[in-house]
Amino acid sequence: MDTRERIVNVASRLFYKQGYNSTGINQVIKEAEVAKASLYQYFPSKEDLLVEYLRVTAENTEKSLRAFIDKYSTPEEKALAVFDFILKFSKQADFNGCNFLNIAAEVPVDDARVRQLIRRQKDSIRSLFAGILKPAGKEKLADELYLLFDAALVTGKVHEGSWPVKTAKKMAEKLL
Amino acid sequence: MDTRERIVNVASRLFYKQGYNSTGINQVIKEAEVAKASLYQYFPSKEDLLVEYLRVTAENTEKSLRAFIDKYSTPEEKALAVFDFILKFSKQADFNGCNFLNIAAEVPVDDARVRQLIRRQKDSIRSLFAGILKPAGKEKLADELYLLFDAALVTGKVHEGSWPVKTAKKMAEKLL
Amino acid sequence: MDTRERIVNVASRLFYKQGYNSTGINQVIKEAEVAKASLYQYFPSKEDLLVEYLRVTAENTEKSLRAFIDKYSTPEEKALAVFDFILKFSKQADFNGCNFLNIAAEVPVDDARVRQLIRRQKDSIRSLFAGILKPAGKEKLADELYLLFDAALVTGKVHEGSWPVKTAKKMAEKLL
Amino acid sequence: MDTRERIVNVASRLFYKQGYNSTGINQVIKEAEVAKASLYQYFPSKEDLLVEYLRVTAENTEKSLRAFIDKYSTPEEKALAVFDFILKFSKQADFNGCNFLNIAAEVPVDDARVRQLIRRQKDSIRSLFAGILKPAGKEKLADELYLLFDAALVTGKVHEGSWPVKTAKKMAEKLL
DNA sequence: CATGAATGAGTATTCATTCAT
DNA sequence: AATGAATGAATACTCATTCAT
Repeated sequence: MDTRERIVNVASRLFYKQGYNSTGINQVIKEAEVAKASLYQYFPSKEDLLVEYLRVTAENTEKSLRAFIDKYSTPEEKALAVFDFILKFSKQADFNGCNFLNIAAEVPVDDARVRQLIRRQKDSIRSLFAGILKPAGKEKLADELYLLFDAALVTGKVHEGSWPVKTAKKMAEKLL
Repeated sequence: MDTRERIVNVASRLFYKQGYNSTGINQVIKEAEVAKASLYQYFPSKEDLLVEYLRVTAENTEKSLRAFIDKYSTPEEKALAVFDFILKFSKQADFNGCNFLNIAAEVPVDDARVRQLIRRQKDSIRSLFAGILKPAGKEKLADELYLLFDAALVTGKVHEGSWPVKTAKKMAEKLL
Repeated sequence: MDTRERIVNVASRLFYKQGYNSTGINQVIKEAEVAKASLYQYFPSKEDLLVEYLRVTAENTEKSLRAFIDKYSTPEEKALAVFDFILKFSKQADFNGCNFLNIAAEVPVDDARVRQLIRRQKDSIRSLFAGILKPAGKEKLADELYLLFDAALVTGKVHEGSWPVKTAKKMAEKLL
Repeated sequence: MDTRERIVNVASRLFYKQGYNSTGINQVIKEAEVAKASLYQYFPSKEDLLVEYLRVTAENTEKSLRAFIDKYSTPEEKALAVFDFILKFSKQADFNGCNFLNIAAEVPVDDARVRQLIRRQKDSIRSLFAGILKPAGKEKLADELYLLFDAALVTGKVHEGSWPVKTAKKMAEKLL
């Protein structure tokens, strides 16, 4: 694996696990086994590295999620599969809520670049639901399901066990 | 207003507005017009100040929220009023999402003291809903409404306008 | 001697001896035996320390110079004494030219604050000459003597021995 | 223009404009559109590049200066023409004082190689004046005119307008 | 009970230089 | 002869915390 990739992987893991502000450049370079100046060759500032983390994570999330729901056939099944996806995700040992909402809590309100990336990822989830539900003529439910999506991630982080995600799924079933 | 109170007020405002990690002790003592050693007399560490912020905010939130819903009579009206409360809150210029979920994104996963306080506040909201809905025999909806509560705060922070909060309220109406 | 004074003294010595850019904050705090944060408490940035160096040096230079020439009585003697002052200064082991012109060569052209301080010190020398020569009705020579002043310092730095300063004094004698 | 030449040209411009220490190798290679290793092939260290800058600049300055004064016939006219040369130079938008004295303010006192180059250039100016004045039997004035030369450059840098250069010329006229 | 000077470990970032290709 | 990725040491600066008064 090449240098740049190693940096992004390590930073992604640490930003998610510990938060952006609590992760120092020194820890990133140490765990990525990379010289400090090498990191700065690829990412002129820590924020640039954050932006890449958000970009890559959004991309990967969308890809995995689409792959996951593609296994289902009806719109309703697909929509519910999204919550199974979250359930699986939330059961992982390193689950720590939503990558994007966590960052949103850390960056200043006036950081336009980062906040736009976050909003964009969220909008892609709304679009995903809308795309799924269109064939069934239930597009209007997209925003509601998206709210449950955020709730599952965020509330699932705070409480022990999987009940928030499961409850969100149950609510989604009612809606559909 | 006395010293300790001034510290807590200023810290609360800054922790919510800028985040915990982005708020330095120096800024707190400067804006509170307090000597550094005075702050450390009341709060031996920055985390102790954070804990007090969470405690006071939980208390004040619960108080205001209860006062707000007390103006309504039926359980259903009271439950929906919670979302009007969020709507009002979210329209304030300095709205920045949920005080507690924001902190949850900033502190290490293994910070038991802080995470417990956050969970406790969230549980108090679940109980509030449960208490409201009990007379109507709809206690089972408490967790669902609480999920919508979190969603309204968190999703309302990321997007422009009030549609997330309004959508959450609409979903609550359906449930009831 | 108190902390702040120690910082300024050490910084002054090093800025003059090694130059501003070649002197690191770390060297200053080490030689001043002061903690890094202490330095930054007194001087929020390295440039602020530079500004203080220029201020203090201008003040001290003016004071010593005035004290030195006060020992002479006629305007002509006083004016020439300025060059004896430089001669004495230039013979010191650590002589490294003009404190102010050295800095002028190091700071960006657009650093208004620093450049103004430098110009101001130079103007105070012009005024000094003007004040000395006024009683003799030779004020018009002030700028010419000031040019020789700068030349003595700057050319005296580049060459071995004291001939530049002595030549400057000889030229001053001719003018008077 | 070949690689080496491009490097020297860019470095010369930047060293003069921004100073030696404030000019990074990266800026040089970027503006010269040259690979980093190429620069280090021609100049094993940054100081080597500095040395070449001083060498080339000394050469070019002497050439232009001689060409400029050759247009005049008498020793006195030639000597004064030197100050017209400075006047022209000082009126250029990018005038920033004396190339050599600026560097002298930036390099450590014990950098023998660089300081010798600087002194050598200054001596070449003294020789130039001596050569000019010899036919008129005024060689003894060479050092005095050279002092005015340095003063014109250095004082002309600090103050607004051209008065220092003009005053230096006027003083030269008196001497001759 | 209050003060503010002092601290040491930490931050993000930049430097001139080297090396494998 | 030319490349550009990689390096380690240094840079200016900030942090939460302590201590003598």
